[in-house]
Amino acid sequence: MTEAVDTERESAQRTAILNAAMHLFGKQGYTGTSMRDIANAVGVLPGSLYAHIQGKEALLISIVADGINRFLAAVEPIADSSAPAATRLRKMIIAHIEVVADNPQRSQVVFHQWRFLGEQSQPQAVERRQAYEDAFSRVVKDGVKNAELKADLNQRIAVLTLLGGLNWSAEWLSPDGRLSPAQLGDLMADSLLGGILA
Amino acid sequence: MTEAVDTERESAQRTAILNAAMHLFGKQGYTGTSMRDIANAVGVLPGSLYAHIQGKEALLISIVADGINRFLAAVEPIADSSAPAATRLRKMIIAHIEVVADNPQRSQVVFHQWRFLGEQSQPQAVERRQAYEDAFSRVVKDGVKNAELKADLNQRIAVLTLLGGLNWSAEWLSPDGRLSPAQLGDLMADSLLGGILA
DNA sequence: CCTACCGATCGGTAGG
DNA sequence: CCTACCGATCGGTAGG
Repeated sequence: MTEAVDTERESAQRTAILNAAMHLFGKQGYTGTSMRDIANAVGVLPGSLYAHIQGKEALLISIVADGINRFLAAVEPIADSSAPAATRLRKMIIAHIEVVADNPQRSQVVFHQWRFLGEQSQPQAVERRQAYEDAFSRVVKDGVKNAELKADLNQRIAVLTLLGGLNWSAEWLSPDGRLSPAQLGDLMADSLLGGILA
Repeated sequence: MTEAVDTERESAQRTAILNAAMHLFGKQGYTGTSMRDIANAVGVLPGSLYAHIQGKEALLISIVADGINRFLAAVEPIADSSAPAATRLRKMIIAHIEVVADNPQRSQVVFHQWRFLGEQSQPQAVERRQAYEDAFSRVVKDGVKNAELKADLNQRIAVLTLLGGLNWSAEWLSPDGRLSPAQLGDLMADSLLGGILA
């Protein structure tokens, strides 16, 4: 029992540290956040953090890896389903916005702080992000092939522009806005899929 | 003559420092860049920087203010011209991409590093960025009013999504790619204005 | 988890 | 523009 409780407490404290780091990295950036900032947020002295974590970079690795996985887990199953490409894209857009809205600060870390990963961990993160982009590319390619999407599309530019529009939502999206994330995603899909011209 | 040359030299060195800071802030972030990094890039010892500049934050203020001005100068005249809204939007998109492509790192500083401005300078930067967004909002509003754009558009979401797609280009755009910035902007305008559905 | 501390690096300055 | 340096803060550790 004592061991179980200890493990539980330790894991809970680790989670608290990861959460504080996620919010601070998202708000102030990785290099703009000190271990003392994180310790203050958790309510512990700086040196005490190292009983629960390996170091500053290990925090970033965990947050980025977990964050990318959330996007992939939400979107890849939709991309690989059998619905029409246009339907899949709309659902992927909504799923993406739901992940961003679930925690915009985590999303900001995924989008911008991966640059500060070390030489070992950065390639894996870049690879996973590329896999995410590829999921959208596959569906766009399908859609062009079966004439759901415009034949003369520059597919690479279209995917990058679409993903940019989605990712930028972490800058302005507030988790407690009037519109639900799903409604927001639906409206963004309207603009991105159908355009804005009458 | 001597004074003129001195002033010239001093101004040239100031420019070199600003350029080095711009690239480093864009690549490593403001908090991830030390004055020693900047001094190394310029080829001078750290203390020598202070003969030309006031301090680290003064560098950021200059770079951000100048950067926002470039976007406004390129886009506002088009927004306030008398062409059809759809034409204006396409031209604004192209102009925006041309400014990003002219120096993606400066754009990254404008987009992401303004958070590290102090309490005096940040509000002005936020205001100027808002003015930039407003230029797009005005044109979209015009377009909806005269039925060039979809009547059922959520205009705020449409503008934020469009600007996100544009701003994100600083992440992937390479100044020496095969497509010219104007061609790139035109393709992005195709996607953003007309959508991707067939 | 705290006390007490390490060497390294930070932005910036005085004096020449 | 350099020499020489300042106090503050950084990520992290030993020992309890």
